[in-house]
Amino acid sequence: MGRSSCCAKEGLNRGAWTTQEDKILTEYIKLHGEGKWRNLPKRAGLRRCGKSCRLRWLNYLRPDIKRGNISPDEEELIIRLHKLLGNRWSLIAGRLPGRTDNEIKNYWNTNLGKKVKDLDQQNTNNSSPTKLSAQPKNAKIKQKQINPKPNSYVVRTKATKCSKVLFINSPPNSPPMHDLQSKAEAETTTTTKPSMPSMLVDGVASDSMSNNEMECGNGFLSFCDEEKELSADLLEDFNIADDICLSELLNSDFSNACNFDYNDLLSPCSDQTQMFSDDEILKNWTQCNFADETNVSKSLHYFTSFLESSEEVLGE
DNA sequence: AATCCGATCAACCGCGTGGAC
DNA sequence: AGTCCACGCGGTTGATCGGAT
Repeated sequence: MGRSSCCAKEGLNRGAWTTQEDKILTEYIKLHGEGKWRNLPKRAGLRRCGKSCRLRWLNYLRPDIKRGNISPDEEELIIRLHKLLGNRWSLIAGRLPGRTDNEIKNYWNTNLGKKVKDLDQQNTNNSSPTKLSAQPKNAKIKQKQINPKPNSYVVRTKATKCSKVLFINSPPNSPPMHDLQSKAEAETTTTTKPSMPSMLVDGVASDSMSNNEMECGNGFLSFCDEEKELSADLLEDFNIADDICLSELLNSDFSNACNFDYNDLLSPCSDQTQMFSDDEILKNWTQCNFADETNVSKSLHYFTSFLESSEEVLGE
């Protein structure tokens, strides 16, 4: 069986979109919403492939798109996330408000990739890394800013499709987390994420704390309702158990990092964290299991340590 | 002024995944 | 279980622009 083409290519417009086409697409989506991309062009009266319409909307026409002017903060965040996630542009984009995967991918390929490569080169040649926020010789940060929306919300693209997520609220005297996980694994008809680590289950609702808090080191991570919702959302971001360790933290909006006090997390074992290299920390992060809260706490330390240690490199 | 060339980024393309039938 | 469909992802392409010669 051959894969059918997404649409008949004859008679379709290709290449750059005209303002008229943009207007038609925007109006149509305003009226009918996103989705059903294959049929959209016909119904909207566009001579475009459905894929093309989707891409045009997601990467250009959406009202919450922020364009150009990638800030040094965003740049550093992209570098960090890329270090953790690799070329998973949609995941990275999901952590940057108003940025698209395409934009970040392009920005990486034209600016950051070279910059990071140069930095690595310098690090191997001598031990005096340059400041990452310095602009590369050829970097031409375009000043155009179409539709700047400083308060735009995080665009959360999905890495995988997942229509059903089991979200367990632990009852009083709930069994150990690994039991819950086993149960979840058994109930594959109700969840598409059977390997969901128990930290997420316990992190949302635990006896010893309010539903909006998760123990972490000597403090608590607070979750507002929206963040709890995002915790569910993050399950869609990663489909392997290892990734979920990261996703819990990555799901927080790093652009608003001021809302997240890393010092609270680091204080209990700040000495210990200096014992790990970036690779070790990341390895621990990706290999840890979350059978109990101790590991949850540890994992947070690993991750924050990783960020901190990266910060040291970046800041020098 | 004309041409070349590298940088940028919107758009395209192929493929993987999950759901429906 | 197999097939088809819709969607989303990441890699690549190509049009355009601007600086250098």
